[in-house]
Amino acid sequence: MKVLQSNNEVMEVKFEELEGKKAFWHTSAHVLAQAVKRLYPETKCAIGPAIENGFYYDFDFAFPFSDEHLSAIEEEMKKIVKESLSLQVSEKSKEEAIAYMEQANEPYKLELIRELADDVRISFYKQGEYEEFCAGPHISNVCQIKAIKLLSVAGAYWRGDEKNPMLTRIYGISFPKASQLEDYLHMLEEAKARDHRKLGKELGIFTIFDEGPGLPVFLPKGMMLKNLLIDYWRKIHRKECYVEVSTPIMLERSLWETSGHWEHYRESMYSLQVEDEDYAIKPMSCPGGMLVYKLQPKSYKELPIRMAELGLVHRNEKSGTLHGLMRVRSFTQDDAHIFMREDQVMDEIQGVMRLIDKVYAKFGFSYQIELSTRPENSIGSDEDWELATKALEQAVVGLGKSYVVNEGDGAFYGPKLDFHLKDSLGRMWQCGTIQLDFQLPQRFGIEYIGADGEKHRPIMLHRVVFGSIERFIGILIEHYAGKFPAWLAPVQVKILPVSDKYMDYAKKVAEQLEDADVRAELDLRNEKLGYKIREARMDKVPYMVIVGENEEKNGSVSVRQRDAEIEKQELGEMSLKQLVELVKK
RNA sequence: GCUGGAAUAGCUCAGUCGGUAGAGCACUUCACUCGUAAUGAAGGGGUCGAGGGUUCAAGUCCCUUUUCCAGCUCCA
Repeated sequence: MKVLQSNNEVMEVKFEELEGKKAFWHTSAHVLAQAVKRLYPETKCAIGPAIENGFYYDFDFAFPFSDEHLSAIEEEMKKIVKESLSLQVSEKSKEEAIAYMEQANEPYKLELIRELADDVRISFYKQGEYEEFCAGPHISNVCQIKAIKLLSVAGAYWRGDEKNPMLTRIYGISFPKASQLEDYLHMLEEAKARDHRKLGKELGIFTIFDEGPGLPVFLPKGMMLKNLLIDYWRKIHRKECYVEVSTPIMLERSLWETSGHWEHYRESMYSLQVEDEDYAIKPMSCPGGMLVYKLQPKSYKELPIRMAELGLVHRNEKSGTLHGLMRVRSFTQDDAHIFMREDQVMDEIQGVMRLIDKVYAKFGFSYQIELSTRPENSIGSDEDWELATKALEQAVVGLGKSYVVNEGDGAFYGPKLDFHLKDSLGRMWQCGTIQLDFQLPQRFGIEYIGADGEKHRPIMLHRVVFGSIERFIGILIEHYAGKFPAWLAPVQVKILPVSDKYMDYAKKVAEQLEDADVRAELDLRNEKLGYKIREARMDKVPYMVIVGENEEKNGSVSVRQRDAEIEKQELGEMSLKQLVELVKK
């Protein structure tokens, strides 16, 4: 594939390479704009970059946009591709570029050009009658774009600012071969089939009532899953010497004033009145934790104190941001606050990192670490920020992990490390986080008595591993496509009698499994075996146990795996003891 | 919150030009007593998200509203 650079050089790049894709999709975006200008010349063009998967272009249409327009544009794009227009690059001075865009009546382009330095040479790419300023690179001829599909239309603010007008963003994807487009669309379908909202409903894990948008409801299977996760969480935290507390779901306004939340986040907090006093439902658990710390004077010998809390928090997220279990208004944070001396900071950060690593590895997740640094309106001294940021950085480097810096994205009270996991559509979700906090210890005046007999201020960190248990469950559903490993499966074994003649034996098996702490469910319905197997498979139960004449006679069970066809592992007949071992493996 | 789209039985969906609301699955009952992905028959089930309007007549057209979906913005 030939790629045209802004200096007019032509390079050979493969589509499969990142640079190749970028050029290819960027050119596709230009073709999109060209098609739009041909069909609707009065439309104003904003920007149109290549993205991770495909491209988009933002337009200001003079009319309400509909699906018919979308298919018309796609058709026009295909025509343009057939015209085999080659791309040419030229340069203009800033004045020339301004004059060009004024003449073309493109106010958004004009705004972008006006912000460039006065002496720059601006490169313009041209294909046929369509020309726009662009840093490039682009593919050398539009004929290479053999397969195009416009995927969706959405609103997007000009320059991402909600005060600006909203433009119409058209998303598309394109490939050099038709088969690649087919594969891609197929992959999208597959991803859709894993959507936790769909599976969560089908598997009876959770629902959200119309009466409570963003407030998830755990159904029996989901509650089992949640409790299993919590059991695991408690076990590993006890091992790491965490203690657990539980603070109230709502507390008086004065507390939130002390913590700073009333001032900073009142809009997003649910508040209510109790006997003429203002209360707020907690958006996070730390202030309660601070009060717990303060109950008794602390010695330096007691530190670090690792105080965990599974806190149910409520935040008034904007309606348009809600998304299944991933973004909700009510969720359980697997929170912990670590109070420590300065000399303990590195060990504690790394301890939490190891814990997070261990937990994510258990589920088979790969993750990305982001280091978020000081934001604009933050509090605290420069020295504190530098020290804390360095500490986080050194902790990551010390453990040999890589990270990306998220400049200015820290909390207003301190820098943080965020741990991101991918959902089935490749969208990244923040799960774990480690945040250093200078503000709360100071605001609440917490201290400890040092070896010198003097009062010292402890350093504090907030951390979560799952992040939000709700979100984590959402990601788990997509990650496993609903096929949870046996230890997490709400139902581990489904017992299927061949006919109701064997009900009594099936019940006996169920009792024995129950005694062995295996989560078993009995299908007592008067249906054929094939039918029951089909249902158990759709419920994604890891093991099916078939009992009939032979099994009853031998006191055994016949075991079938969830994916018997795929895994080609005939488990066959075995004793109950062997089954219990298999499930607990 | 913003832009665009959607809402019909428990679920998945059909419903043409405005003219008596449909299918499959699920559910109930009956028969069958079954060996590794759907046995057959019968039956029940709806204020077409809600409110208003136009019309002789509205699931269908218009307005308002709620919820959901895609994206944007936001995410302490």
